[in-house]
Amino acid sequence: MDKKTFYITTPIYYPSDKLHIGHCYCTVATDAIARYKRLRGYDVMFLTGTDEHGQKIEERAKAAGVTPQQFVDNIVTGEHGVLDLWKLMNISNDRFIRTTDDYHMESVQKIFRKMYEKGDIYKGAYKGKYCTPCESFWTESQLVDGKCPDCGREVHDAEEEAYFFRLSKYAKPVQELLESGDFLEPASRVNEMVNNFIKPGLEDLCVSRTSFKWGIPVDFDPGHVVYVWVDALFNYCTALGFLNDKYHDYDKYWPADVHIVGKEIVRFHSIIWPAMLMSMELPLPKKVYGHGWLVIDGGKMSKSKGNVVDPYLLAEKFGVDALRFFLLRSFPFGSDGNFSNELLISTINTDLANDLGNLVSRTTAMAEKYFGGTLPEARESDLIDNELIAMIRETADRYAEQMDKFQLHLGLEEVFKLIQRANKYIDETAPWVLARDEAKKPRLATVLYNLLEALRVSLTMLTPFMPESCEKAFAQIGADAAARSWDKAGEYGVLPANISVRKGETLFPRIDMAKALEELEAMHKPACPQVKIEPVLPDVTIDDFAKCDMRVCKVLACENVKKSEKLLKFTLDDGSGTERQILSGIAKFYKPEELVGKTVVAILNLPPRKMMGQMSNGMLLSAVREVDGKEELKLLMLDDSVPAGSRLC
RNA sequence: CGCGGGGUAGAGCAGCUGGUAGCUCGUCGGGCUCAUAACCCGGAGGUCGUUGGUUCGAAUCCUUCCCCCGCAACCA
Repeated sequence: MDKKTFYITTPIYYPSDKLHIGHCYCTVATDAIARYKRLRGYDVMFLTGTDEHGQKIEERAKAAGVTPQQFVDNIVTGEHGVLDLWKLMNISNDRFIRTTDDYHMESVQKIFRKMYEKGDIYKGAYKGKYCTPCESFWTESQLVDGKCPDCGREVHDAEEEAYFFRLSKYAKPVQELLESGDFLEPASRVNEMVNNFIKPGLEDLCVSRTSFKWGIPVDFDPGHVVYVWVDALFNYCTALGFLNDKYHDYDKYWPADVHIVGKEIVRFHSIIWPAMLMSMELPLPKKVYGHGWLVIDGGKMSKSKGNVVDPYLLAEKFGVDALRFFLLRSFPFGSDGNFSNELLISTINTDLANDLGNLVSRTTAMAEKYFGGTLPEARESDLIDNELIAMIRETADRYAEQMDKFQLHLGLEEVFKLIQRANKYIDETAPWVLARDEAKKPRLATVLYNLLEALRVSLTMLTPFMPESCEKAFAQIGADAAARSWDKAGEYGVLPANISVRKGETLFPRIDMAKALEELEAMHKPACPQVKIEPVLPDVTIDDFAKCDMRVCKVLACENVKKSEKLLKFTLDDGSGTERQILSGIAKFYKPEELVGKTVVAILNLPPRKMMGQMSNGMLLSAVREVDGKEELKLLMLDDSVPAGSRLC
């Protein structure tokens, strides 16, 4: 009989930058589930990969002076790239797909054509705001102060010929899919999707572009490239050989058992993806699971905040298994988790060093000390053993119940209840007292044997999370391959009575919190911050410059603009006798109250401009630069002795 | 009124199909000495964001308001 199959995927990540701890979290979680399913005897297909097309990568490649292919190759296959990271993190994916792989591109072209021939993809016009110098389309909401978010220049209305997918046609079946059963988990996401996107009405989806070239060409209409959706989402099928000859596992593994995704792309996977599969008349995945995010101090981590966490650094410092364990033990998988170095270290110390590592250590040490490493076969039981033995028998079931629901942290909690119980058992039985009396040797052997059994089943359940450390620990307690199987995880009395143990290296050394934090701090502070200097602009004449009327102004009042993250509203004395109102997007850098009374500089003769419903008559001058990828800004302020109205020249 | 999530001991969280508040860390005290200054036991510490209501009884249900975060823009 064939084994039951289990097909699980991570998202394919966008390699416009190096991956960070968040990508790691998602992939490690998926890996633990895949390993768990293999342990349970499933024939597992675990897929991950990279989504390598699109405008952003085209731009980043251009900025770096390389071709897009060279750019993504470097991030994916280069040193400390995606593949390196997964190798380091001990990710057991069976396959890795890149959307630039030939077979994938071939399949996508066929899929696109098929949907077109069916009438679910049609040619239309994509309307938006166009920035000519940047050659970029933007939506109204993407504009910053009504201007191009990239370069800050004016944009104009424009249309671009594009193909659209009839997403609206599938609104109803998709809603039914979401509202019935457990297709999307956690369930709280269902309301979000239905209320936010389906009920307001699904718009047809733009699935091709002509404004950039870095994508899969639409084979029947040169000039168009396939835009993200068809390209990226169908990776889950093409990687199995759907409409290509590279692989031949589609019939075996599709539909997927679960797509693990981050909460930000739940929408794509729970609405667009099923709709496209319905269009292709293919079976739908059984489940989409949206996990939470790792956040820092309650806010999300991002490049612009400069608070991204580097997985290489942590894995190197604390060990891969410890990092994997921490990520999955500390945070409920469905909700956001507050990442901190303190929590990382205290989790490692408490669970891995004090509880698990120390239990292995003290158990093997006693077996060596009292019996030379090999237990005698004589036994003597006691009532006090019963509770521990019951837990040895029952924990696997409880663990499996949680793991099957992808409640990884709760699965781990069950294991640690057993480990803590075992530590307590040592106190209750006081083996060092038994050891003093030769007649108590059978009793002592029983105690140590029970501890080894508790360790054996614990390690079996921990193996999906910490494969290498468990391997080492199994070796220390003398468990052979047969004793490590899932079948034996719910049984007591599996290890041979005359088991031999060998105390080995310390599995999880205790970490000095203060010292480690200090070292991390030092590593995070680059020696010299990378300041990005913008190139000097083309020459202007003195007359051009003289046209700008820049004046010294006094801040009379300053307040936040409601509903705006960026804007501050200034009431200024510009020396003319009438007050002048100027809005400035610097709320992230200054508090309104700290600016009142300051002497600033503004250019007065710009055309008035409306922002967030308020008029702005001019612009405050600031010194702006990018430091370590993060925007820094200082408002230009003069000595308060300079009177309002003074002209700058 | 855009949508969603959250506000519970010093910190991080659970409880939320209603019945005198739990877990981990920290803290204080005790025990033990096999072990990675680890392990085990006990104590202190909360009017469960705010207002009003339903009920014999609410952290748990309904209501008012406040605060935080996310999404709406392909950053897991």
